Amino acid sequence: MPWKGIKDPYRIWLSEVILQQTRVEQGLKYYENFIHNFPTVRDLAAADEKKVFKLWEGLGYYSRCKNLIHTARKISTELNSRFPDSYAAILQLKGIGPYTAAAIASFAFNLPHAVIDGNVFRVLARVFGIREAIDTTAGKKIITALAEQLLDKKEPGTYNQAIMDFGATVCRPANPDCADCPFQNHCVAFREDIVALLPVKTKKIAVRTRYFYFFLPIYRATVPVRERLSKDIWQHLYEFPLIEKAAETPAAEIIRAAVRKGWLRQDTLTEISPVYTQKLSHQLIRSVFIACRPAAKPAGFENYRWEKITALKTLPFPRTITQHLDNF
DNA sequence: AAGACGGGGGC
DNA sequence: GCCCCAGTCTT
Repeated sequence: MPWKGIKDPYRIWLSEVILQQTRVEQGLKYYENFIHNFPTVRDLAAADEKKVFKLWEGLGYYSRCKNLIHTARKISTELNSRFPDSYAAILQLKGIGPYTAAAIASFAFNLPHAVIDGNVFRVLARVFGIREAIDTTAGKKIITALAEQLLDKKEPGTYNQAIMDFGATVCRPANPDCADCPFQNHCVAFREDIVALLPVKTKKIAVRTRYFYFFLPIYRATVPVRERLSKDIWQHLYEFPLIEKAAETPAAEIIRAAVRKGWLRQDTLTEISPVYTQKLSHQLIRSVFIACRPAAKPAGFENYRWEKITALKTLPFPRTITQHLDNF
């Protein structure tokens, strides 16, 4: 990993934020791309917000991107581009929680703070045979206490890196490599043959299905777009005029609704795309794209701006939209 | 304490 | 189809 051994807190911060709830293989390209475009926190702070979101496009959890920009600007303007060098000060920054603060503090400043991430939860739950669910307050307290007690205070960065590497490569979520594990003789879960049962998690999320019908009226090689600003998924990404339904709805009915909005004339020829499904952790999005080529500019798009189709590639869109644009 | 928030990959 | 991922923020 390109950030390994790096001491630059900016690079550590950037890599850790990118890797929040994200696999290394997925985040790697984004990290390299960001460093290439923004070598320093000053460059990131000075960047156009749309450009930053475009680089983040497809990575998900877009509030990370918003907070990244916010914190870069704060460091650049209020802290003279110097990254805070205490755990408490780092933790104050937007988008940085206990995990990322401990990672930056230990990797960049050799401060004795234990990282507690998914790997650490899993490794400690197994080695110490913690049967308490780790997604409860009680379970988290047990793991946190263990992690802080086990931390090598002399080399916290090395220790933190090691336990996470160990969790990622040996003590994996599925099919852990217990046969070659150096902790085999010390692992409660291995001894009691409950490795596959740990860690215990209780909560499960309900997935709701949403039905999106996007309109792509193409007029003089432009289409209406707008930034998603409501408190919903894909905040700060762009979208086309959208009609959302609570259930699957025939295209004819959607088009009638669009006609009532002034989005198109009833006699306009339309092209209906197949259904694109996008599975989020908590929602299932089923999207249909309805394209048409109106003879005159439709009126009912007050909240949208007409963007050249060739310029769409500079705007950040949700995955499901970029997938359709790729086929379009 | 519980939800909201993306997207991809393994099995 | 379900689970997990180098989590954080809001309610």
